[in-house]
Amino acid sequence: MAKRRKVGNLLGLAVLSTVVERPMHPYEMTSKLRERGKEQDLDIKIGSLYTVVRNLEKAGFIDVVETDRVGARPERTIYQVTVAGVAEMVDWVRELVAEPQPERPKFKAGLSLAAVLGPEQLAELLRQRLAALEEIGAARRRQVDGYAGKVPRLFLLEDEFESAIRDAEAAWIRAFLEELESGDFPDLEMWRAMVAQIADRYGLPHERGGERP
Amino acid sequence: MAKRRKVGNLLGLAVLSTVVERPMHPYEMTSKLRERGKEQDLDIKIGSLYTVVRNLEKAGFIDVVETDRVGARPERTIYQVTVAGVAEMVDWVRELVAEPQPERPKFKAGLSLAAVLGPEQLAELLRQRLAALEEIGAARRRQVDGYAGKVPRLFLLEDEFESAIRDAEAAWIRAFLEELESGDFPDLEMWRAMVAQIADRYGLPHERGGERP
DNA sequence: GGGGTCATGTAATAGGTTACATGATTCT
DNA sequence: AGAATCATGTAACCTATTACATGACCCC
Repeated sequence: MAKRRKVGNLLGLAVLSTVVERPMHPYEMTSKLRERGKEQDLDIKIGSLYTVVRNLEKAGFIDVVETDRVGARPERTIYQVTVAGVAEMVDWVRELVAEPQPERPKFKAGLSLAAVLGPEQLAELLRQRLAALEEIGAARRRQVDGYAGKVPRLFLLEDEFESAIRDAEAAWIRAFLEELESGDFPDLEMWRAMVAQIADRYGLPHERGGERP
Repeated sequence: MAKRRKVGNLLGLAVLSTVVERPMHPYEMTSKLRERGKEQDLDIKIGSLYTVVRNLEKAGFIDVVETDRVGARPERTIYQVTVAGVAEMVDWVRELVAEPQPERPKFKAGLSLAAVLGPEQLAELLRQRLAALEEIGAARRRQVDGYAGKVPRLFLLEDEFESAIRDAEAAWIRAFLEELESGDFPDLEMWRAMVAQIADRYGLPHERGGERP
């Protein structure tokens, strides 16, 4: 079970990971995270950053080294990570890696209610999803190729993993589509009857394909 | 892009899916959802249900048919789905199925910061995760075997999908572990040096394996 | 001179979960 | 007799995001 942490927001972990390199001010943390594409992995809302930083300080995971000011710009507060902060970071990452968490992807929710769509409509939507997945995959590959050689693989593990999962999802959809399209899927009649009943009761059109309203 | 809905909580969708069968009162919705294992797919907090039901009513997706009372028990309000409610439900499911959403599994976050753990420690934690995944998979299989034959496959799609993804995750981890253990993974020296530097700077023990504190 | 980006922070809001409050009925 | 489950609902709370507010500096 994931333990309750003094600072629960994953953005807090991201902050710790930047400041462990060397002390820096909040804005620089954002830039570092953005530059490394972490704003996509975790998702960074700049507005939240200052709140999270304050929370980390309150929890004793970071503290103020100094404040400096360049010209008449706003004063910048430089934070460094504390020993407790490093320990928290390591412990947190260990937990994230070692303990599978029950994830609830939206797609799973969709599938669990897919029965309300007829088989033909579902098939059409799955084809759309497949196309979208392939596009996302291609875009990601282009991006990764961009920093191939420059960034060590060590820092691209999440991408490798995500691609593997995306491929598995696509493969599952393809296999399922084949079943649907060939008519091998069981209980198709029962399924169609169910959908038709709902459609009748609420005066909806009986859809054959996946036409959008 | 996922559209903003009047009732955004997925529990709202679950409620619509029960009430589309026939009118019922909130407590019965919970039982139905639980009985079908939907409390795990989506995750139901009974406390939230009454709020969500009220929101659905305010949005015009369900309305009150009647209230009845058995003995001196609390009065039960029976809700039915409206035509707008059915339309909303179908539209929502369509979206969930057709549009891939950027998901942020915890494991991905862990991987994206895994560099702060050394290769040996990471390997050990991944072995732990693998074991946990296998156990979860086995438990799920036992459960699904339980209602094999009784429940049509149509209502087990989420499980099939989830299993496929879990297997893919396990496969990826195994492949990565092999690389780590055989020493084929690139930049191992750089990696170890990085970790050692942090350990030195903050007076942490240099870990070789994945020993827990 | 104007747009971008550097740089910080607060207050309001939204969203959902938890805790609390209540009590009847049914099963063991 | 006591536990479990039926059955509802409200209020407090927590947490995170958004909107707002401010202004300097730099490049074209």
